[in-house]
Amino acid sequence: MTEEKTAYHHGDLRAALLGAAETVLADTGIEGFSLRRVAREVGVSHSAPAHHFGDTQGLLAALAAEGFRRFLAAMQRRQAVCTSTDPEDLLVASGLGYLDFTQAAPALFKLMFGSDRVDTCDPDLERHASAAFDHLASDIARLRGVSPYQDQDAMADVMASWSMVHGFASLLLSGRMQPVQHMTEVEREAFFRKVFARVTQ
Amino acid sequence: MTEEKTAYHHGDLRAALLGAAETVLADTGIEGFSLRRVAREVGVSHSAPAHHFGDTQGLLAALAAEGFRRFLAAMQRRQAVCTSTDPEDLLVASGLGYLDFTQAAPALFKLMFGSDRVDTCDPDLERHASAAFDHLASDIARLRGVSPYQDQDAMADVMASWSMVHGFASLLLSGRMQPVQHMTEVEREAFFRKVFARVTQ
DNA sequence: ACCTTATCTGGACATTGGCAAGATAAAGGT
DNA sequence: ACCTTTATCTTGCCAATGTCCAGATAAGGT
Repeated sequence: MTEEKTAYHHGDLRAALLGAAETVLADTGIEGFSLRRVAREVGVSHSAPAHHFGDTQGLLAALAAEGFRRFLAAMQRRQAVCTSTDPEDLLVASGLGYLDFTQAAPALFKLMFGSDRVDTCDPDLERHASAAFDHLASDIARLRGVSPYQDQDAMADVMASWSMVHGFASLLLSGRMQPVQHMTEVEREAFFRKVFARVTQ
Repeated sequence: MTEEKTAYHHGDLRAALLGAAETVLADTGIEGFSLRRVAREVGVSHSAPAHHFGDTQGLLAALAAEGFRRFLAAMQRRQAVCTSTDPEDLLVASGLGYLDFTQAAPALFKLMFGSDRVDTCDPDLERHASAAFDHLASDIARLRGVSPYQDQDAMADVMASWSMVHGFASLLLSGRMQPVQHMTEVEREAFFRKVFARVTQ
C-alpha cells in the first residue's frame, strides 16, 4: 500500500492529482488545461479524477483554494523576515509577499483571480480567499488603528493597497508593463516600493 | 453582393466574425470560447475563420486589438464630458473611463489582459495596447509637467495610477471585492474616487 | 477567354469533458 | 469465516472542439 504496486487504490490520489494539476497548469496555462492529461500524468484512467473532484471546475477550485493558502503563507513569510515593527513596513512586506507569489506561480495566480473555470462557490475556496483578505485588512487595521470593517476610510485604504499591489502584479504578468518587465529582481522590488509608497503615504 | 444571397463570398466575413466572436465571448467566457460556434453564429462553415485569422489565437488577438481601441475611446469619452481642465480631474476621468469599459465588456477586458489564448505578438494588438498606455502616460505628463519616458518618478506615477485602477477593476470583476460588490453605480464611483485619490494625492 | 488568386466548403483526425456501466479493493457487520 | 456495503478506479462511449487538407466557387487581372 506504499507505492507504485497497487494498480487500484492509489493511496492518495487526491493529493497526487492536485500536484499534477499544478504542474500541468504551469505548463499549459489555464486555457490549455486538460483533465485527461492530469490523469495521464499520475498514471490513472481519464475519469479517475471525477470521483474526487466532480469535474474540472471542482479540481480547479481545490487547486485555487490551495493557492490561496500558499498566497497567505507568502505574505506571512515576508513579514516574518521583516525586522521592523513599523505597521507601514509590515504592510509593504505583505505586498512583497504578494508579488513573490505571483512571480513564483503565475498560472495559479491567474486561476485564483481571473478564471471562469473555477467553481467560485466552493466553500473551501471561499474560506481561504477570505483568510487572505483578512490578513490584508489586519495590516491596515494595525496601520490605521481601526478595523476596516468598522471604518469606511480604513476600508478604502484596504481596497487601495490591495488594488495597487494586485494591479501591479497583474500588469506585470500580462506583459503589458514594459518598462518594469526588463528590470532585475532588486530593481523591480525597489521600483515596487516606490510605487506602493504612493498609497501608504 | 449585399446580403444573405451569396452563399460564397460573404462580403465582409472578417467583420462579421469579429462581431460574433464578441457575442460568443461575452456569452460563454474565454474558457468556453469556441471557434466553431462563432462560425455557426455567422452561418459559415467551421473552417471559414481560418482564412481570415489563422487560428483561434489570431481571432482573439484581433478581438483584443479592437478591445484596446474601444478601451482608449472609453477613457477619452469620460474626459470629453469632464468640464474641468485640472490635470488631476482629467486623470480621474481616465480612470472612470477605464472602469466604464471593464464593466461594459468584462470578458473582453479579461481577454485583453489575462488570457493565454491571444497571440500577444500580433503587431496590430501591440500598437493599440501601446496607444492606450500612451494615453495614461500623457495624463501623467500633464499632471507632473514632465514626460514619464524621461523621468523615473513620473513613470512610477504612471505605474501607480495604472496599477491602482487596473487592480480595482480586476478585483471587482473577479468578485473578490465583496464590500464594493453590492454598491450602486454612484456609490461605487464615489468609492473609487476616494480610493484613487490616494494615488493622485 | 484564360489563368491566378482569394474565399469558402466539407471531410478527416486526434483530443477533450462528461456520462454510465462495470471491475476491484477495502471496510464493516453478522 | 462470509457476505454485504461502500469507496475507488477502469473501460467504453458520445458529442464537441481545433486544426489540417483537398476541393469547390467566385472575383480579378491579363
